[in-house]
Amino acid sequence: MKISTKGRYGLRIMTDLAVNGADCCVSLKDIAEREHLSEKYLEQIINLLSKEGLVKSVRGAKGGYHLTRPPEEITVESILKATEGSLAPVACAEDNGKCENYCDCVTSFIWTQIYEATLSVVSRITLRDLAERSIATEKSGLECIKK
Amino acid sequence: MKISTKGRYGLRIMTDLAVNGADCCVSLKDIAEREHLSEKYLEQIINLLSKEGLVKSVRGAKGGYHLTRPPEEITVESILKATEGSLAPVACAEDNGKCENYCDCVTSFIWTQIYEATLSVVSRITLRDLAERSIATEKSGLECIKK
DNA sequence: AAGAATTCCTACTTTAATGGTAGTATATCA
DNA sequence: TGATATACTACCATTAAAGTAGGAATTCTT
Repeated sequence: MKISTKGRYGLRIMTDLAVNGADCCVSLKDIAEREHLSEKYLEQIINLLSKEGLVKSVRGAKGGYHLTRPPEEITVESILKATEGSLAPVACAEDNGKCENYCDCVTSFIWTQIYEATLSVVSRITLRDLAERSIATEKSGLECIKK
Repeated sequence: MKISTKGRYGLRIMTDLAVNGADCCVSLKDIAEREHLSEKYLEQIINLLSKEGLVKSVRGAKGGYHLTRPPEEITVESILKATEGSLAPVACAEDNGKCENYCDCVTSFIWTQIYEATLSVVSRITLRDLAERSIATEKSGLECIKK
């Protein structure tokens, strides 16, 4: 039941784009430096975001990435779905307990409820919320060791 | 964000004990046969449940395992915690956003909310609910391919 | 036209977790 | 004493996670 680095870094990439992407393009190099993450690894992750249409890439010098929509229209759900895959705790939870390959009939209602509870959290939070927090944290000068 | 077989099988073991453990001991062999799972693998899992005090073992012939408390006093939360470990989506979510090694400050509130939402689901459901469903499903003769 | 910056694409690597299997020792009942 | 169980330890195969590496293609700048 853990969120992987793809999901976590994905949120950081998107937040970075929301905060620093005012004038079009932000390069992965810049993001990697600011976030202290490997540029090459971020490349993989931003590809996932790109495939889902959450970011757009611009090739060549002065190129980079930018959001395709305003931050308030991008939910944490869509970012995590793009990077983590489904947030369902078991595969069949998405089909509301229906299952083809297997079925823990007795437990399916648990997974459905967890899934829905999770969705209700991440569908309410948008990238704008994260961007605002990011700016506020920066201003406060709060130290935060990132990994 | 997936529940592993340990958590899923753990629930099935416990449900089996709740349904079939009226007269003291149920052997792993019986559970493995009924649930179509490997006895040896279940051994590992039931050890986790045993360590947490959810089941008690009786060695030797006619031995086996039994619940230590009535099913209505055993939550799904305690079973999943014993078998899966923490249900927090990231390590720091348990400490309410406090972190020692790392901290995605901007996102910690997301993880906390997911964690709490998940807990509120699994803390409300007890083994009794599962046992009742199991008995009902059996009576209805519903076919369910288990894996 | 050249060179620098940048994404795009493919492949590889390392490490840890998952999902088991196997064998033997130990305890208990009949 | 023998059959039946759990207890304990070790091993193994497969997959996923996390990251690295190198070069091709594209575009801006000079």
